[in-house]
Amino acid sequence: MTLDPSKHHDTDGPISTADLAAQDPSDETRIQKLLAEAIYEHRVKPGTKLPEADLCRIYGVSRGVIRKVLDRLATEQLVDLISNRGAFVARPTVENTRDTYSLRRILEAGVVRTLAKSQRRPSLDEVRLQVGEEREANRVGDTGRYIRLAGKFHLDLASATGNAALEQNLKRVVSQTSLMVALYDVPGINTCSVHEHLEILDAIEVGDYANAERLMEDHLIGCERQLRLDQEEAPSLDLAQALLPTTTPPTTSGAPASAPAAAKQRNARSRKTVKK
Amino acid sequence: MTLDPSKHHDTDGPISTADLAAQDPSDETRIQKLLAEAIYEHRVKPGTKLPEADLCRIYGVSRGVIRKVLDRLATEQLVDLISNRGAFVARPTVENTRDTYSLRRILEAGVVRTLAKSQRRPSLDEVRLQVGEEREANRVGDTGRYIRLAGKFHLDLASATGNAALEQNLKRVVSQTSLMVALYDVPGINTCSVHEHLEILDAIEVGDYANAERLMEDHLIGCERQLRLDQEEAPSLDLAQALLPTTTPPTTSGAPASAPAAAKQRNARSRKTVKK
DNA sequence: ATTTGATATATTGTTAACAAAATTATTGAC
DNA sequence: GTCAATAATTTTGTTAACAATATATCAAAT
Repeated sequence: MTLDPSKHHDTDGPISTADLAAQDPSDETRIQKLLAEAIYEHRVKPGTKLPEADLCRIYGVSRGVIRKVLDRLATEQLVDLISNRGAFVARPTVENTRDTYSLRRILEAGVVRTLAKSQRRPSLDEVRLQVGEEREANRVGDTGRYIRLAGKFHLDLASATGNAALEQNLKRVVSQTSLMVALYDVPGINTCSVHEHLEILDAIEVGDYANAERLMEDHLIGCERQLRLDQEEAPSLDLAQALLPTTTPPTTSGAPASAPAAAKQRNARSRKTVKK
Repeated sequence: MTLDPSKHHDTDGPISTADLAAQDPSDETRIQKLLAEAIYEHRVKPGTKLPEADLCRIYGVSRGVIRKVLDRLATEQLVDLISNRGAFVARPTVENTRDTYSLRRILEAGVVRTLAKSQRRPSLDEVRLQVGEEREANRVGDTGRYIRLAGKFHLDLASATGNAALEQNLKRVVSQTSLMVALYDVPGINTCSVHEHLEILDAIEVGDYANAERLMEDHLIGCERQLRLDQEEAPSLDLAQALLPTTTPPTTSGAPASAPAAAKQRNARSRKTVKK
């Protein structure tokens, strides 16, 4: 249940933060990873309820660890945690999606610039091979594999910088954008064109980092453009928002909740119960 | 205990992620904030143990919420969580510190560039006033207030971009670097020179973003330079590491992939006792 | 048929007790 | 006195029961 005591550490005294990062084949970490992957690889749709009991059965662990995992995924914004109602696969707003893509561009531009500054040129042969697999997965239609590889390309570049903090942060953001793709993409279009990955790789290996940075930004802008973020936030803007005096403009700032018309009436019903 | 039921939500159906951000005057969130502040404002030294029972008494809540808070702060890397030993104020490694500063430069350069792109120029008068307070706090020697204001300057700029995701990420990184200052700074020197904040502000308000970006980077490099990251890792590098044959170089580089588990402590000390 | 109120069920949130591990204290030997 | 072994205490980790809330079911009325 807890940590694996099989490997000695043999150190003592104050422990540095880095020691902690490497560890943890713990249940919680393992399940967190599994569930996170299921979410950003589009195996569960945004909005899907994730009942504790089900997860307990599926992963064969107690409610305690499921609970902790859900809490962590909520801070990663892969899960929406609603009081007394439970956990749901997150449904990021359009605004949040735009912001996150913008953040991602900043981080990935930073990756390229960091690579430019670093002395030793990292070997990117492995990465190049993986881009091949990526194309294949995309062609065959293996969505999960494709998403994983497409994401891995960006993370491998981050890894090549040798900056673990940068890599970790980008990983979170890539997970988030992967989820956003599930929410907002147009079924027909292929995301993250593989060819652009190759161009970026070429520019880096040639040492033309300025161009690589530009290509990377364009690539990410292209990815974002493939989503339909212009249409209205959600099919269902709820009544209260429409009927109440607008304290704040009801537009973007509020980031109104979206909702498939289905579960709509709940509130009106249960809350309204007043007299006998 | 849970969420504050005083505010109606009045929305319905699947709830978007953004809805969650606004809420939560919950115990957990409140205490997480308090404890995080205590850490990055240097009111508790890195390495300090944080026993659950004490925190329960201090904040007047049950172990459950303290436990959740500690887990969250651990993912923020403000706390080191060691199996069966408890929670400690984190002691980031030198390598992690360098990486985090590098990440911070990337993010803050991104902030300036985002401001450059944005149409409406944000009013930074408030920020300018706060820089005054900042100088005052620094002069008087109110460390907590100074750290808070110095951090706030950077976060206010991020806030001015209107990109919440960017702001949130930078906030985490600023907290981390604040903790790192507590670990590695030289007592005498003033961190984060106030004057440089003013220069950055000037450049932005004049619209000279290229210069602002350069000033920002220099400023952050300067902050990092004030730390003593060249000296050995820690006053307390434990004996085992020093005496045992070095499988991996014992210096900073060891950080990656390193120690499998924190839980290992056990072995060296208590288990040394061998046969009867 | 749809809506409303009332009841029953199921799910989440919290607490408290217990188990496991580490820390501290004590004792005894040299 | 120092060191080591053992016992006692404290602290953390986990489970299980209970309380609070939301969801689903069903009957009655319009």
